[in-house]
Amino acid sequence: MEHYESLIKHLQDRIELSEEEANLFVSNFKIKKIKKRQFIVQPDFVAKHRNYVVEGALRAYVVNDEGQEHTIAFAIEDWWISDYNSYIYQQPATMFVMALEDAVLLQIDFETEAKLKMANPKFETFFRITAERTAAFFQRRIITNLTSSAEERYDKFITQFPLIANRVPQYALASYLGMTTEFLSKIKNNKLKK
Amino acid sequence: MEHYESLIKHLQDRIELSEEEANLFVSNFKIKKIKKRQFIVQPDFVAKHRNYVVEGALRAYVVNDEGQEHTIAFAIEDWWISDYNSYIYQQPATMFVMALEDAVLLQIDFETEAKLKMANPKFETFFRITAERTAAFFQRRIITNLTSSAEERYDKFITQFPLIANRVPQYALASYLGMTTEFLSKIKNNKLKK
DNA sequence: AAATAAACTTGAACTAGTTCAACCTTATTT
DNA sequence: AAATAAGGTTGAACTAGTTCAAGTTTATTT
Repeated sequence: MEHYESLIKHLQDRIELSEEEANLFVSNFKIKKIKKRQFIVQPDFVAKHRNYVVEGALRAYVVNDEGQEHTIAFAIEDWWISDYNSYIYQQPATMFVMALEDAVLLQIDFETEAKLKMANPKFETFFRITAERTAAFFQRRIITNLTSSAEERYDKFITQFPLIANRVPQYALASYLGMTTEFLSKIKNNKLKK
Repeated sequence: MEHYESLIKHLQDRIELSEEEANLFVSNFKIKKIKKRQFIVQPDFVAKHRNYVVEGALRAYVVNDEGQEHTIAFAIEDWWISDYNSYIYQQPATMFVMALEDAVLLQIDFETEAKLKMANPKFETFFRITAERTAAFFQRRIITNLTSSAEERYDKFITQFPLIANRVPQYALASYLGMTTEFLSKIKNNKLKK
């Protein structure tokens, strides 16, 4: 059960559980291996799963009317990813979620998750903590986006997420940070000259 | 117990509860009346409460190094407000939360909330649902900010939150939408001419 | 190993949104 | 009722970041 170890650790870092409880929890997740450029979520289809990344890197993005891609989220090892709105409300997705590298995921579907939460209040607590931290994380991103220039947003990102910054394509990072690829290229180049 | 009625309804809209359970839940909240321009959260102090708005309007904002204010959240009747990061991690706040009008709040403090969640798994479920919807709401805001122009952001806001748009000062709305007061003034004026 | 596709860079012209300053209007306080 | 503070408007000059187009580098496929 090698793939489940990191999820068990993730769980135990957040709530106190017996070994049996932890094993019951993870037994509800299925291993999913995907190849680079493969999609696990697409617009108009309901995102059926919450995905835990065991290995690899993924990207969630939306495409607007003019065809521009905007990165909403990245996920690497020990992160969760899905179309959040689609999953929690079980409504059609607006995002693509695509593998940036070959990846190994642990997937749970909406109904199974609901049963887990009913079966043991500790599991409900786990998902509550997860949702709270997700909300707090999103709010910090909103604040950064409102208060910082393009260069400051880039600087903050590389100090906060150095492992992600060096692993994803520049155009994906630029659109996550709310700027064009060209402008990010210029920011990086200016730094080298200084 | 007139002030508690709206919170009871809010609760029952989200989870199924007996009358006694609902009463127990709300009995842990204290009524707090505040005057216009009064603060309930300030930078460097821990946000001790989660605040439910019974009546009135509030605004959460940050002030950057140059003294510019950026609105992070509004709250009117039946909304929650606090410095989210400060409250859930019980760390010093970075925001101000101020009354835009005289207001009546129902406040619960962090420790009391923790006890409530332990006392009844349904209460844990309530806070989980609340956090999930908060995260989903924040993510929609991130998407809008990344994908829309200033005018489009304003248009979406007035269609989604007409009651808020007409009740808060323009400069506060402009900074929520990530633009200057002057530019929002011009957007509104352009519309009138059309 | 060559061919092709994907990702990144550079510069010049442009524009959406900002800044500043002065003025006007609407609330709030005395 | 007058005085003051807070909120909103307008225009002119500006700038941070975009767009477009062409070229270069790095991966991926055959």
